[in-house]
Amino acid sequence: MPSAPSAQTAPAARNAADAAASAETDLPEQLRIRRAKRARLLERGEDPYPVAVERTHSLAQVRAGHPDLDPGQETDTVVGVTGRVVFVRNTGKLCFATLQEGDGTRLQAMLSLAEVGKERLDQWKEDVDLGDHVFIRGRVIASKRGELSVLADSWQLTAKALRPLPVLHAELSEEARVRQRYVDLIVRDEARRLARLRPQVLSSLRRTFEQQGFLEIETPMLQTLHGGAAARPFVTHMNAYDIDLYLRIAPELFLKRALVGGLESIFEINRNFRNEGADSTHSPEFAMLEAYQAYGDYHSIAELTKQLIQNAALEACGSLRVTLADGTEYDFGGEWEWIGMYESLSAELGEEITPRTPVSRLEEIAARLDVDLSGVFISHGKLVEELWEHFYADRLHAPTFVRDFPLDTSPLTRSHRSVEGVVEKWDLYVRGFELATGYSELVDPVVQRERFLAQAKAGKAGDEEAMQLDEEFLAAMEYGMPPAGGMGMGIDRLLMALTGRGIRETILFPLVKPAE
RNA sequence: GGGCCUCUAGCUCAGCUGGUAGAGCAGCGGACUUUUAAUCCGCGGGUCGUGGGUUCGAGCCCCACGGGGCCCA
Repeated sequence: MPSAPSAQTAPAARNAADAAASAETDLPEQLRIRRAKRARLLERGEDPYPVAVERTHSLAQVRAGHPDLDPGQETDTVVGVTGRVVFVRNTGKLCFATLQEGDGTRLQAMLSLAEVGKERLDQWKEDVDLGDHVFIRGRVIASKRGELSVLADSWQLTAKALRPLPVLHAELSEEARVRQRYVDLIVRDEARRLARLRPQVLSSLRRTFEQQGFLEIETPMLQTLHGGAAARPFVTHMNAYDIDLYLRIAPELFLKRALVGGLESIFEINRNFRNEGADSTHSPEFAMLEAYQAYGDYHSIAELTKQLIQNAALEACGSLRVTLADGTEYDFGGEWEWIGMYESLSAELGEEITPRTPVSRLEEIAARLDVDLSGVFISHGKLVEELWEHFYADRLHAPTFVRDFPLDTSPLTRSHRSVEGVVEKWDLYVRGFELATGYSELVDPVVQRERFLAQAKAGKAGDEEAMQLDEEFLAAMEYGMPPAGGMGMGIDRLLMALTGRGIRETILFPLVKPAE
């Protein structure tokens, strides 16, 4: 015989219930009030979250359909519209509300005693708060002041907001913007613009590739070896095979396998992960574009890169001259300059630097210039690049291709066709940061193996960014990879270049440290 | 990693030389049938990032820690 339910609640359960109850009663006043309003709606049989409403028009469609009503003019057009309430102006028997839809389009709703009756008007005033989603059915009219409006004959809550909207007249703090992007998107026009700019840029890139006959392919993000770039990876674990896997730092080695297989013009736009710092130009996960073109080289791929960027500026921003966040203009048009890495460094130093300049000499120069080499693995190539960056990195404002890099830091790149000791690689600098990089790809599997072995040696000597030897990739190359040009470009960087915004503004939900 | 700035009401912020916590918007109650961030009258709302210390007394001074931003590396 089952025992009667105990009058005594178990202490643990009671404590949990108390905690939940007190969490609820400890809520800030405004949150409690909105919960009470929700309960009130339910009590009188009104669903604060109905499954569907008879929406006939977007707010934008109502606006587009009635471009020039005269003040006070009424139409017989009945529409059903929805929106979030962002302003309310209630008078005794006539209420105004400004509704906003996702892209920021606003339209006024009017509720009058004459149309909806005393009960529904009072309920509107009592139960509808800023931030609520509502449905309004009624005729399209213009108010006496000429504001295009929907004059309600009925209304319904479509989603009760339990938290108040921030004020729409002050900027959200930087932190709140990234931690609560959904709120940022509701209250800030620029946030909405950026969120839409990114997909416009992406579709422009894809359009340019499509016009040139490229295929978009996807390659693994979980990899057993990490390669294709100099960076520290994230490690994760796969239970089924009981092996550690790396989140990819670059898709390169798989895209090249695809080239071997005969996919001749290919690109991928997807996420890379690098286990390094996070600041206003770096995010641990970032969207990357890579493209490979069989029978291309670093010249043809530079031309492609320029077209990708110029088309994106034209199609997403409307002009090759884009307006940046600080109000200045930036010009992606015209010819883009080329400078040689060794030549420009030599000019700056007043001393000829070549691929044969010994490491000891480069170290002397670095010491004289007070270039900090802590954390830098010492090699000819790294020193040349460090010294070059010391002079140039943040001063190349107009789009500039920096060409012909040291061999030992570019293990996947073909040696220069006529200059000994350098590789056919360029970096594209825009407004002082590296936007894209391009190569004549190394396709000789024997040379590639030698380069990997040199990397392994550097790795053993302490270079944390050294690439691992990838036998499966080498095996693929041994089947024959056509000569090719390749390029990579950070999508977030491109957005930064087009807008002048920080990386955290170009990413909808950037990684933020937990608050506690 | 180093330096500087910052964290106060739902939001954005002020808070003097250490002396019982303020504004605007938002909220609550009331008035108002053409408002536009509506207006007018009235009223509530706080673990001052967290922990320690100094002091008769700390939002403010000191120390540690945490979050965010900027600059440097």
